[in-house]
Amino acid sequence: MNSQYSIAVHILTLLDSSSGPMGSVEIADSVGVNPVVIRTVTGLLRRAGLLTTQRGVAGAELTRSARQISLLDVYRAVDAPDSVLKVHQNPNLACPVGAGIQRALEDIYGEAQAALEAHLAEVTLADITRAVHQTAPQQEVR
Amino acid sequence: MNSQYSIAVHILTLLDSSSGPMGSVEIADSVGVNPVVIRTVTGLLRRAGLLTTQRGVAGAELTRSARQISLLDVYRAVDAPDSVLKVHQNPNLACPVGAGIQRALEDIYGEAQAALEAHLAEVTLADITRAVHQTAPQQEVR
DNA sequence: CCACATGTAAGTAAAATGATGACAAGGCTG
DNA sequence: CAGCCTTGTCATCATTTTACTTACATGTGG
Repeated sequence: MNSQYSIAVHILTLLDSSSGPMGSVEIADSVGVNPVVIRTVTGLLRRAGLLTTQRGVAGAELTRSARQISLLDVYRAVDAPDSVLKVHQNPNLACPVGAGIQRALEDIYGEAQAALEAHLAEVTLADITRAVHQTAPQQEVR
Repeated sequence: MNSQYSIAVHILTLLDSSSGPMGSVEIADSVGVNPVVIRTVTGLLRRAGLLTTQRGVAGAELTRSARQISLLDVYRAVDAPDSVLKVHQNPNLACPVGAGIQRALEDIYGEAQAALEAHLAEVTLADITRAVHQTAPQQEVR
């Protein structure tokens, strides 16, 4: 799943905007996907220590302030690729270029990925919540 | 096609390393894909002004020095996404968060993409060629 | 014990990706 | 000019990825 990341941010923003814990069905209604998808993503976020959920009891809750959760934390929590840029697979190793291109690309892609992640590290969930409620008229969820 | 970008860099590096023009079959042998794929990508690169090819006559050639071709030029030339991070599609507009999340994410993703592209802009094809031939023992292609 | 919530596996549909065959269009050479 | 080779492009097909959904085991609380 690739929009998992956006869904994860949506979920966390929702919890940050909410006055209390929210169940997967309720969250699913806002995100616009099946509750199973929500439970899958909250599972990843729970394992990353960003929120708590408990089997049998309704509701997910943030484990810490939205100011202390960066978008990079979220990126690392979900099944996001190590590098968004992909190296091609079958270069001819008998050719000098084919033999060296993968390593060269991996290096550059790694640097580019670091630049992208560095920006995500600068943005917090609180920034997102603010931006979201600035666009839409203020109104607490629930 | 998503590995198009890596294939494009491979092709250009090959031309930079070569002593003369190379045909699609020859290039395909180094890249490890069908010649049709090569011709598709060279078509994109030609339209972007990075190389020249001519129907009927074998061989592709760079239009300018490898030092004057950045990896961002290549990125823009191929069918690469405007943003590598994707926003989810069906948020509930009746929910405050659902209504504002897409715009908020687009803004952040745009900034992150800019950071990634800024790095690609700093790397030239000449840098790649150097790195490639540093890994593998020096040896001119052809 | 029963209603309800989460966690997770399994299955299916739809879309993206990759690979390849076919052929028209155009140049080159004998 | 005639045959041969090369590029440009379209169409098809297999594979993989993504998305969506059903089903059900596991656990909580009244």
